[in-house]
Amino acid sequence: MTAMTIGRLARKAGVGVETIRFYERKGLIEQPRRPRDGGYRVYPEETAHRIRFIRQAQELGFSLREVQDLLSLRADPESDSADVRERAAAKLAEVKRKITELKRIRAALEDLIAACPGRGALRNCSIMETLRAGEETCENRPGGEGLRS
Amino acid sequence: MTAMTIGRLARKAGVGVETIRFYERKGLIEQPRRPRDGGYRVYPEETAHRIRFIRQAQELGFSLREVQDLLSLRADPESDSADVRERAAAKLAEVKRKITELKRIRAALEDLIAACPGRGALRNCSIMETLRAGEETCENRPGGEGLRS
DNA sequence: CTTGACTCCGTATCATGGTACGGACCGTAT
DNA sequence: ATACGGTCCGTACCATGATACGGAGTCAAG
Repeated sequence: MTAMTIGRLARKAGVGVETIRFYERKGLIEQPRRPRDGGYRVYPEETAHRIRFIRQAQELGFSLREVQDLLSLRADPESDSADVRERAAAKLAEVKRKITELKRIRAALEDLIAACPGRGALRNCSIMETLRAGEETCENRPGGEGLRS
Repeated sequence: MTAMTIGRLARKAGVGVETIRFYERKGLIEQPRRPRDGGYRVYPEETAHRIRFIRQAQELGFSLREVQDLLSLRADPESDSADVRERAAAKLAEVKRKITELKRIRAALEDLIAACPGRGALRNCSIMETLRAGEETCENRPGGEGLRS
């Protein structure tokens, strides 16, 4: 049988085996019981989705603790409905804020791309200037780039 | 005079003094020359905006290296226009992807909130289930929550 | 002209989120 | 039945992004 062992799960979810164990230690995913006879653990298919969600949420700037908060949001008779609602609303506000900020950056990048190719007069020169919107031409200030250390 | 010293800058930008020095070491912000007579450094007002942008971009899931990439995007005669354009386009795609993913999460939270108050039959129970969209009712599986360690 | 807060600079320490390793055990294809 | 790869578990180590500390120098209010 091709049981869903940790290695297969890792490949399916696109992470390393050690990462899965790490998430288990942190309580982000549940560690399946080990068979009484002491064999290998078997994971439900669903876990792969859960892991992918964790990675995605991280890329969107949520810490593991915050991802945990998101994952713990569940509306069922066992939970305090009002509390879940409140926490969901708080996360929703946060998500909306992030969308707004990303849209500003998106607009700035679009402006920059538009300003870019025309090897003529350039109006908005850097991301910062484009974000501080609607200013005039900028002087060429060459700057040292390159991340140290 | 109330010159913009590092401490004032820190307060204005909402970070610690040490954080500013750290960003300087990493090359994310330029360290002003120290006066020839050996006094305190004075920062341009603009730096506060720059620091705020760095923090914002980080909250949106960009690493400091990626923030550096964003900040180095500038359209001017000194840069290779085609290269800047290309890098901006790549970042733009990334930003668009993030917006799309955040919108999915936003929709899931909205559904969850909608499903929540009606202490009656609940359809979508967790974020994960809401995201795996349009499924049927879920059984109540109580789960241990709480981030370990 | 002193005192107290701030700056400077180098180095040390910390939290988060992994990644690696080693020795024992398991499972299966040959 | 045995070899070889995967699992298990504990512990060690790593990179990133800060944050703290200590001693010397600076500034400015009283």
